[in-house]
Amino acid sequence: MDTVDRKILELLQADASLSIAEIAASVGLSQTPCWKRIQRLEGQGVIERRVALLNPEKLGLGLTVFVSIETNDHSEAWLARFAELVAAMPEVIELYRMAGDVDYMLRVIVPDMASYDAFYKRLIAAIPLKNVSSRFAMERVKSTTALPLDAVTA
Amino acid sequence: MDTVDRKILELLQADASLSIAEIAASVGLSQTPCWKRIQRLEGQGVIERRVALLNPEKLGLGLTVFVSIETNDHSEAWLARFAELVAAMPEVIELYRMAGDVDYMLRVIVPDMASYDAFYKRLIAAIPLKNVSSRFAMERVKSTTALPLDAVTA
DNA sequence: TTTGAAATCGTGCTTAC
DNA sequence: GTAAGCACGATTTCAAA
Repeated sequence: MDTVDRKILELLQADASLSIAEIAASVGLSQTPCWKRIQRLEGQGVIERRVALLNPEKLGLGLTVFVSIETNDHSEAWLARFAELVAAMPEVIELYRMAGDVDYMLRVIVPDMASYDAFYKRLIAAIPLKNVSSRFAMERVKSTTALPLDAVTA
Repeated sequence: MDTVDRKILELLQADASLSIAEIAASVGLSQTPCWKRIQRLEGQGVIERRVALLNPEKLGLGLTVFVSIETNDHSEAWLARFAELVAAMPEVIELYRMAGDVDYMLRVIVPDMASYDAFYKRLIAAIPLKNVSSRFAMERVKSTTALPLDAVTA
């Protein structure tokens, strides 16, 4: 993992539809070694997948909610069940287990408040939760999937 | 935007490296009309871009932090400056303006606690903030970029 | 051992039906 | 909407540094 690798990753994070020729030219390599590096990065799992990003507003998915959850049950089994439950809920874009006073944090995307209410009811009916608190987003100011490779030394 | 469009988007959200032939077969269309639909969805901006998703752990980016911010200044000018500032900070993956007691919410990715501390100091030095509260993630349980198209009627 | 040039082969994209 | 053809880009092979 050197500077050239990082440059390649930087480019692919921004636009995965770039051709090998374009990437090779940008990083100052010819096609074959550039292609081999990309293959290696995919093989190593550094590049996990290539996906299409959709515009939520254009699809009528206007509401983003950050949900903080506290639980009484901190067992492995409870988490396993919670994880499985959430995996089956497509509205939940992200779920993190947290340090500190809040146990879990979810990011949820739904069309509107009515849909969120329905989601919320489904969630609290599905599994016992001690406390659930919702914060609603008014505006998406910045949003990216690009990781900060500047900070990376690996 | 019909069932076939949604099916196409569903597939591309999961894997943007799929060939037109594969997508066409999955949705029960031949290649040309399938290709035309994808072109239209891109032209409309429903498909915003195609990107590579990287594995943060393999890059040594192990720490995700949710940062809640309160400000005293609720002017347009303040937000414009804050937005510009944050746009230039690659550690900030997401920034939302919120309803309720918290004004802004950030998701930040850094290698470790020392890097977060450095980021935090840079942030509070750059712009006046009334209150900043950080919640640290211990484990990423679920994480996707796929929007819930089931909920969409548009 | 690693790089670059060229041939192959599978796609995307275009045209005609 | 289907089917056929052209053109381009991704792989592979092979020669050279």
